[in-house]
Amino acid sequence: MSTSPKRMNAQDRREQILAAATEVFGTMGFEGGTTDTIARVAGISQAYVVRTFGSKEALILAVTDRACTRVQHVFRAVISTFTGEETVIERQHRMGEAYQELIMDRGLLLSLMHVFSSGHDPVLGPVARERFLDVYRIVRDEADLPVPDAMAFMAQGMLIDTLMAMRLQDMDDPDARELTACGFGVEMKSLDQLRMLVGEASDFTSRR
Amino acid sequence: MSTSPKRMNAQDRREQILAAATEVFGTMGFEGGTTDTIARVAGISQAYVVRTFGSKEALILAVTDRACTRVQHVFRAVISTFTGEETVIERQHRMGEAYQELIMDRGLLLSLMHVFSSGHDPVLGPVARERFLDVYRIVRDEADLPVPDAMAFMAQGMLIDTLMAMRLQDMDDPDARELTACGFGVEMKSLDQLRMLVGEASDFTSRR
DNA sequence: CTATAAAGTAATCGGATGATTACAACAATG
DNA sequence: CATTGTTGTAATCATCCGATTACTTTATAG
Repeated sequence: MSTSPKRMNAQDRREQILAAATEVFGTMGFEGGTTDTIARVAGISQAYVVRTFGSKEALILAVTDRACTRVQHVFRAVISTFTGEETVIERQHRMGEAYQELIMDRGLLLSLMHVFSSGHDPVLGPVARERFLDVYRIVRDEADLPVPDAMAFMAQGMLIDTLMAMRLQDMDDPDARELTACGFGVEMKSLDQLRMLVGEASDFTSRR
Repeated sequence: MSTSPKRMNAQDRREQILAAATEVFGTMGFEGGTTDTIARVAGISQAYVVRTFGSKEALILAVTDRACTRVQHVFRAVISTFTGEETVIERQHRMGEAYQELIMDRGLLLSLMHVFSSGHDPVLGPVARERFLDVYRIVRDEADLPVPDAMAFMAQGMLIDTLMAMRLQDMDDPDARELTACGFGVEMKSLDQLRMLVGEASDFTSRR
């Protein structure tokens, strides 16, 4: 994990600590992950981890920001390759593929999920909500997905997050394999049905 | 939270501690939630919490088992009311409603999500996988949903879990309201498209 | 070469945490 | 009423964790 023979500039060291912290926090949670473990993964002293970010809480915030930013960058990178000729399915598929590749970084995936589970936290909560909404806006507005397709895309993303977090693909079970086959290329339910069902419940069919 | 004037039999006390632990673990995580906090929520001594379950790890396992069992019971309770005349949409809707009511217990929801994030844990991981798969089998086989609809149902459930965990509904934002409108009655993507897209990727169209 | 700032550590401290032990209060039973 | 088992607590312990401080090492500019 640590690839530092000796001295490093603060910028690189900061990124290295963030990568180590992402891995450790992912595995042990924000509370369970210790600055000492992070330090050992990064190959430096515990004191330096704390001093680089000021406090553990600041480190958690930095890890969160880095994780969310990486997700946004991945989606925008894919979207920037769109010609405008792609179908909705195609756009979903290409963004899904890229996202799945990103969360092969298990620490990142798990850290994201820890953030999702912190809606009640006075400092992490607002960050979680705003960042999640940002991603939704990106897939809806920048990838130009119709609202129901954007929602379905997010839902499928959350399912894949969960399956990956649980390591369901490691199971030797036909049902587990069936569920895991649920990649981003696999769509699930009808747009027409959505329009029909929503009606009174909300007004989002009229927007965009 | 604690409603114990005095003495209680071990059975009731156990359940009371489990409820308190579910709330505390939900909010602070399995690592961050302390036996002392759980004890104070339950209105008893820290020593008694530990002794009742033997160890903190055993308590975590008991909380996990209780949470998963409650989810299964809720689904089966709804399914037991089915006449066989309901449409797929109707069945999804009624199970979704019941599930959403269940996870109004925020501690339960968050504890479940912590379990999902523990796939790498040698003891919690297998439990998470087996219990999740159990739920999938219930909605597929016992509620008799076609595979793509069962998958879509699980996906929507994971999205709702995430939105609730983040407290997105607390936001004063039109996009947040749009996303939150994504209840279980709202379906998203086409079964036909799924059948078309899956083809080579898996063989589950032939099963059931 | 040397001054100086940046990069990094060892040592240590106060507070928290899970667990253990020894004991107290209470209910039920004969 | 005495005995006995269950319910429950106070006190304490070893360990761990984040933070701070004082110190060392290395790069680089003049």
